[in-house]
Amino acid sequence: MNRPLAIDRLNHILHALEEGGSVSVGALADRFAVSKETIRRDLKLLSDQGRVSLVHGGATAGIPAEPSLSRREANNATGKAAIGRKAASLVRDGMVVLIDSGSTTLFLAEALASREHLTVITNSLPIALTLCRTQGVKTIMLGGEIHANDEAAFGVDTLQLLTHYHVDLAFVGAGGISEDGDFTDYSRLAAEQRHLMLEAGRKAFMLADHTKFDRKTPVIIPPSPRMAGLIVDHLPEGLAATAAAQRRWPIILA
Amino acid sequence: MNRPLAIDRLNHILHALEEGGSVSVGALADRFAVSKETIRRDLKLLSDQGRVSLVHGGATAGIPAEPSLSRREANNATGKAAIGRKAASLVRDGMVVLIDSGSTTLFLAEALASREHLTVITNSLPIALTLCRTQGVKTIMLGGEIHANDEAAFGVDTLQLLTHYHVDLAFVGAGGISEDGDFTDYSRLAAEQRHLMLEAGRKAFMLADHTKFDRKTPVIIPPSPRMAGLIVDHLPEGLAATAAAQRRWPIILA
DNA sequence: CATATAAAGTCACAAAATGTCACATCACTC
DNA sequence: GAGTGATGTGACATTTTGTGACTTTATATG
Repeated sequence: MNRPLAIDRLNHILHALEEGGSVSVGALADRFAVSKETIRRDLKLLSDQGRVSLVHGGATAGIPAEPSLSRREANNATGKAAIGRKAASLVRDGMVVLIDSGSTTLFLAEALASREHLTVITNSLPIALTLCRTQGVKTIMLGGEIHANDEAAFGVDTLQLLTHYHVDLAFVGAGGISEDGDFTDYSRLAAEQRHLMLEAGRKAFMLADHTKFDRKTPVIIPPSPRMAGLIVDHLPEGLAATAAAQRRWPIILA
Repeated sequence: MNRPLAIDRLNHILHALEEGGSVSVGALADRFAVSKETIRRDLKLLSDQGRVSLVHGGATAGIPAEPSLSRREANNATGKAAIGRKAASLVRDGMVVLIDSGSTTLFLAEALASREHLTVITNSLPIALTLCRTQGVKTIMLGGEIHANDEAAFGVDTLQLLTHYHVDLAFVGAGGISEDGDFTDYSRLAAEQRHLMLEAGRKAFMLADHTKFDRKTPVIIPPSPRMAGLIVDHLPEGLAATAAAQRRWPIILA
């Protein structure tokens, strides 16, 4: 009998926590066909390393019941805020900008909230709500089916609306950056939508904090010649670094 | 049996309170498929930590009895809440409903937050955000230019998106009801959009609390044969009453 | 204003799920 | 074959949840 390696369990647990925010002992035991006691030992191990927090029935990422808007936002909030401020510094009065959904881009939106004479197009509900409460910022919401996880619109309607707009700057997120330097996403639809967002901008910037480096998500976002830079909080290392260096766009450190 | 993690409930409650302003015991119990007693224990726990304030029937964020921003700004919150509940009672599981922007309709959305198997189409950012956080409710946002006052989309894009959808029930607000019993609005665009909303429903209901009676706003919303009722908190008097009585649709008292 | 009534809250106890610990088992190494 | 480390098993403790009786609160009604 080939027993799955323990290291795979631990990796899966950490990955699942980044995505979902919490894992349960029972679900993991089923998933790996091991006893709950084994899963508890795994979680205990990760807990001793300070990488997860144990709760009754499972574990959560970070501090349990942190009063943050979303887990992803709580993850590396400092780095994401820095990226947001850096991206905002590229925006000048009178510009029309497109802002993708995501926790990093929400920081960008907040950094833009003090501006005047700006037009912002977004598919994110929180970003639209934040900016429409700002005087001087004209906000356009891209409609469509709302994905609960992202609190943002994705779908046929969104894609179609996107074709109606052309903007000065587009700021787009990604699910991950592969070893080859490709940007990747969780679904075909999201990847296509982000590609269209890149295409909609005279210049397009990708936003990615270091937790995205070397993370593999299944679908590649098709590259775009509009791409004008990748804004990060740390310089990527290893394969991603060399791959990125071969591309035409610069890496901008926030 | 694998129990869903309790910590996720607590997080969800805190999360919902940050934007929603309040949660109800019954709705939470339904959503997580646990007993009300369990939800009460959750709220008690959070209350002991000073993170929520208990009120009869649920909990609110921070200071007790302080309604959410949009609701606090709403005049006649009691009447509008009653209208919202009444409208919600017309909605059955599995239906597709269209909800207009507005303070009254926001109460309707909150009343629907405990439902399952529902599809909601709306042009309002707060309504979309509230409902997309509800499991079992599929939310579709009508995009377009955001009007800051309404925190909702209006415009060419919104009108065009509206033509793509057909719903079981449409719930529409109005700026006022004229002496002649016509529904009126503040702008030509809004009036046209609300007319299209009425047309999009197999049945359409107008929602209006008594502060709208005999209020004149400049543009008439073209009437629609889909119109199936006017939901109010008080029966209108005077001219509006007689005018309304001549129409085909009933007046529904919340 | 008092009363009726439905909804919500409280409490105590039982049931179910989870956690802990000691020990058995298995595969693998030396 | 003894040692080592990871895993499974079962008894028992602990935590969480459900249930029902009862009390309290909100709301409508006369």
